[in-house]
Amino acid sequence: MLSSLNPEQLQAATAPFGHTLVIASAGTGKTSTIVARIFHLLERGVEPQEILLLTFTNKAAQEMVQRIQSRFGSVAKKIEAGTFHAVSYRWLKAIDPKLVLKQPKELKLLFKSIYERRDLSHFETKAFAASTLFDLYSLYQNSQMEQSFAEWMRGKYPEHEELVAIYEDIALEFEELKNEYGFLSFNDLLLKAIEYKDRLPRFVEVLVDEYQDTNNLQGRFLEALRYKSLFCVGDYDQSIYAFNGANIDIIASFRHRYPDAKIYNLSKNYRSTRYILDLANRVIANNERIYPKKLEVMNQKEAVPPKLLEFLDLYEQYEQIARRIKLSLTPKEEIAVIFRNNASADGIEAALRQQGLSCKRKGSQSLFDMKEIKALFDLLSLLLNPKDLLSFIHIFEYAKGIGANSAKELYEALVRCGEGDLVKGLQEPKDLKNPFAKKERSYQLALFEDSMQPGSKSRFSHLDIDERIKAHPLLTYPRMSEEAVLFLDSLLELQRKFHRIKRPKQAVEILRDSFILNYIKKVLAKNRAKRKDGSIDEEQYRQGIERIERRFALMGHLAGNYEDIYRFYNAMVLGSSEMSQGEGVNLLTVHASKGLEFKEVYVVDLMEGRFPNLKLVSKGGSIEEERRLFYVAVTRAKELLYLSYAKYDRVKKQEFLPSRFLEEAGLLS
DNA sequence: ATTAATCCAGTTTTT
DNA sequence: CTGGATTAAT
Repeated sequence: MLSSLNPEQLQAATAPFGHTLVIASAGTGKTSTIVARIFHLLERGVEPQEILLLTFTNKAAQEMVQRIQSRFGSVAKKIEAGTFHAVSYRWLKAIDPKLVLKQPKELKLLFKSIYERRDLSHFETKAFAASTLFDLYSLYQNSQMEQSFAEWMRGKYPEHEELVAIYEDIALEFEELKNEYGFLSFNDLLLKAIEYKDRLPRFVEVLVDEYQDTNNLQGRFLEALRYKSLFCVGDYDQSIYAFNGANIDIIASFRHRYPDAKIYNLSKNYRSTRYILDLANRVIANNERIYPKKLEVMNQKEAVPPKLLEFLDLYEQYEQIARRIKLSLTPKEEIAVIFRNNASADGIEAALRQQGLSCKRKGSQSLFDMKEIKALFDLLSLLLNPKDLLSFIHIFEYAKGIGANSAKELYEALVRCGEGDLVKGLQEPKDLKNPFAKKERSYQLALFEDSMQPGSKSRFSHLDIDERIKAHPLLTYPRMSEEAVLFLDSLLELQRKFHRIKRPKQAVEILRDSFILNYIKKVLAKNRAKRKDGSIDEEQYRQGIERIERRFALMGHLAGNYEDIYRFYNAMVLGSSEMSQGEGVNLLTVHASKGLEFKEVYVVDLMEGRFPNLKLVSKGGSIEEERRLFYVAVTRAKELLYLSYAKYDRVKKQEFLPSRFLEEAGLLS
């Protein structure tokens, strides 16, 4: 293993304990060096569980562990490896098995509901939209350690001075509400770990891959760990996560922060041909250099210069590239199409399909964005964490006549019946006369008061439901519908069954068979089978039902890989976007392509505005970061590189100029 | 006041 | 294709 390294790599891999930084440009054998380093540690008698490997994707971690395993056997599995978040979550689970992660999208919704209760309209400065403010808050958490949110905002947006106090108040309430509902965000995962730092395991060495993309929160997380030795690997020119708070100073100040630091440089590129590297370097040279960089080309294969592909129309571009890929002799798995914005993916996928080619796409519009899967996990989440108001609302919104508002009132009434406990509120409700809160708006018209007269429980006496539900105080809710009653009954049954459930697979099966999910299944299938005139295409409907059932079955299958139900749920939240599906040609955003390599690469939609994405640049991004993105994209290629752009988008009637990076690459003459 | 239906705009990158 | 805004209906 160690003998296959070049002298530079070997030196780095066998560095003494302490603080080590390896500057590894694209294609210089970074992964091999990390693997060799771990190998070296194991050989020197370090226990695998004393090694922590932090990567940017779980896939990268798995790959490295696999490589060690193939040479060192199954002890490699004992190495603690994964993303910052995945690893942190594993530790927190040992401390509190019941913690529940929530998707950013869900939390954004919660944040928005808090935001909307305030009036931000009468200020001179136009307030940030809820969604923007949420993103800013997340960025703040990722990038700050000392300042309060208000101070940070004030510094960043002085013109919002008059609003800053409100912003902070919203954030504060957001934190309270998360706490009340038992929600954790991705950031909370790291923040909690820092909080519990004394209870985390100790390590001999911590290895950090993609160190240039570390943000301040991750930096703090690293500082909270207890270890003897720190081994970081990174490359300034591949820092592409500034939007997530990645702080280039962390890598730049390494030497300064650790006076004993040893710095190694890997300068021999094995991946790409001379032409590809020359092009990449020509472009990246337009960025200010932190370090001089001279890459030595080791790939002496007979090379083909990168080729510029120009098209008149956007879709012609996709079609022609699909054709080219079809004719290419390169195995399809060794080909990647790389783009700046996800929006490009659909067009390319369609064009490939037209040529009869399959493709592999990561996450994005995946399984986990489907309403039925969301419903499944909302229901699961509600059963695991009865405090989860949001999931309750999402589920009950499917019941006819119930919207977000009624769902919330039902939830609150239910909790009142259970004296603070939702489960009890369903199973042994206190027989409250009126579990629904009085509205302060009662000074309004009598007409309105009338409509809020309680309904009678006997309205639902014909339904075949549990006696407890029949007598439940909630049935007096004026807007209560039959569907909602059946939902309550189904929820009660699920709660009872869930008591005895351990296996995630069994849980998914029980959920799948519940009235609630079957009802939702029908609603969704019906919606999808609707034609323009409102009628339902029976064949479509049948297929819709089938598709949904297949997806439920797939989740059941996935659940079979997990022992513990919380673990299953959280793994799905944590890793849902990392799963890729299909096979064949790889379709990737630049961000997703990081760390990967392909024989043949097409970088598409290289138009001014799209790549570089100027909208982002104007919103606080930087052209330098866009240039680094270009650098990352082209250095994925080993042998063949195609850069393409189109002059016109027929659909949007938009003209394009070629990307400035093509100019900088010397491809436009 | 709330829900359901309908129409219109717009679409960043990730754990 | 989804989220937002607008409007009709209970």
